[in-house]
Amino acid sequence: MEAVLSRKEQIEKTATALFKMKGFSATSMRDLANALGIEAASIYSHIKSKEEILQRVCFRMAQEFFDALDAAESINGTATERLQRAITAHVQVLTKNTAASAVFLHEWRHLSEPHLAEYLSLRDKYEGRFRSIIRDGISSGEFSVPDEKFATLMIFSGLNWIHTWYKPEGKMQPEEIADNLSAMLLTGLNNTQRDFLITPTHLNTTN
Amino acid sequence: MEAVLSRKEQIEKTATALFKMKGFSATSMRDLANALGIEAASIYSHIKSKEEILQRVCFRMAQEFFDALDAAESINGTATERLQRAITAHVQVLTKNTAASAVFLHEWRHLSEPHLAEYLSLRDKYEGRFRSIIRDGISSGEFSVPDEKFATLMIFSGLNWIHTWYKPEGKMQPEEIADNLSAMLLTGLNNTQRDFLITPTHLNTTN
DNA sequence: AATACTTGCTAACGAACGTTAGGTTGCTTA
DNA sequence: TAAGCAACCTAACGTTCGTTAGCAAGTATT
Repeated sequence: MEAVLSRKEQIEKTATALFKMKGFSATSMRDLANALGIEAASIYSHIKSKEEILQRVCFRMAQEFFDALDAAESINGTATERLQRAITAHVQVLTKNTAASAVFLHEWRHLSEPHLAEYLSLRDKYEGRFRSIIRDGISSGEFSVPDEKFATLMIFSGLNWIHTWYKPEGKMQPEEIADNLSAMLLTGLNNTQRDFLITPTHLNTTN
Repeated sequence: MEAVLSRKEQIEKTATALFKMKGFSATSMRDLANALGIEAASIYSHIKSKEEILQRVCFRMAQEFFDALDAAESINGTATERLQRAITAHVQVLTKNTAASAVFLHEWRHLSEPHLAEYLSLRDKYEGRFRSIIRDGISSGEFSVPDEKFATLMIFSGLNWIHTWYKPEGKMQPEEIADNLSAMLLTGLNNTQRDFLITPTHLNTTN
């Protein structure tokens, strides 16, 4: 079950951890080399440049988020159900790759063109899919929000803050996080009436 | 009305904008000097080090957030009302200093000890004040959340995501943002019953 | 008129940066 | 057994980094 990592993958994994901890710019190739127990120059046997690592992490994570969203949206249902599944999918990806997610969310600005533009375009598309669900929910009368754009931003704020506090060894598991998040986004602090929410069991698309 | 900035303040303001745009580490003193139209060495007639700028920005913003929260909490009321006022106060500070807020929220990790520890301690205290309000709301029956800590994190996620999209020239004004944020946090996407919320007019503590 | 303060300059420091060139070792494959 | 390849090395490249030293001009204060 334990995946055997190629040297290149080991480098990426270690770099990702450092990028998360210190930031891309503040992480030197010598820092990375030191963490790997080799010399800085040796890294270039495996990668073309420092930025290539960042690119690979960012676009791999983008792919993962899209794949998870695709799977979540392949199941029809009410806007509420679809939003819950989308949230769960996002949280799953995020919590399964905490370091890579942090890099994806915070270090993308150090991408150079044309990768930066491509990244931003992907972000827009992804956000748009969520916005679509919100729009459907408003149309159907399930949701009632003062501003559709604002609602989407709120959802992403909640989703993308998770990595700042989530610890795999903590008591809160990904599924629980997703459920709480859905509950809070859909009903807020006040509402005790959450019976209309689908239960975690129904959310499982696979076993 | 237009405040006259000392040279030191001009440097800080310019540095803050650059730190937000490129990040602390990726901003060089020569970048900063160039933006100011002077030589890098000249900056040191006004400041002791690059990090001193970051320290001043971070701790000045911390002070502003605390002052605003103090004012908001000086008025008694239900937990709902107090939370709304605290949110409004936070949004006001955030939107009035977008660049400094971004630096405060994202670049603090480049502080060296002992400033880093002090910063984190202040953050904890600030978060604790919000958590207190949530706790009161749960006790009084106003709020019903699965997890108090989680609810606080949700609030801060919403609050601290604003700077990534807020534009002063945009159509959404700080007060409107605060109202929408309170509404979404308190009632979520679903609830149309928001009559229990105090209206913006009641939120004004000064004129 | 003398003093002090503000603001800026040129020149340069040692350190760290990302990266390249060229070579060596040891394992795997034909 | 030879060839190929993955992995890593030392040495060094040109550049940029934050910062210091020493000095000069302008402005405000005494």
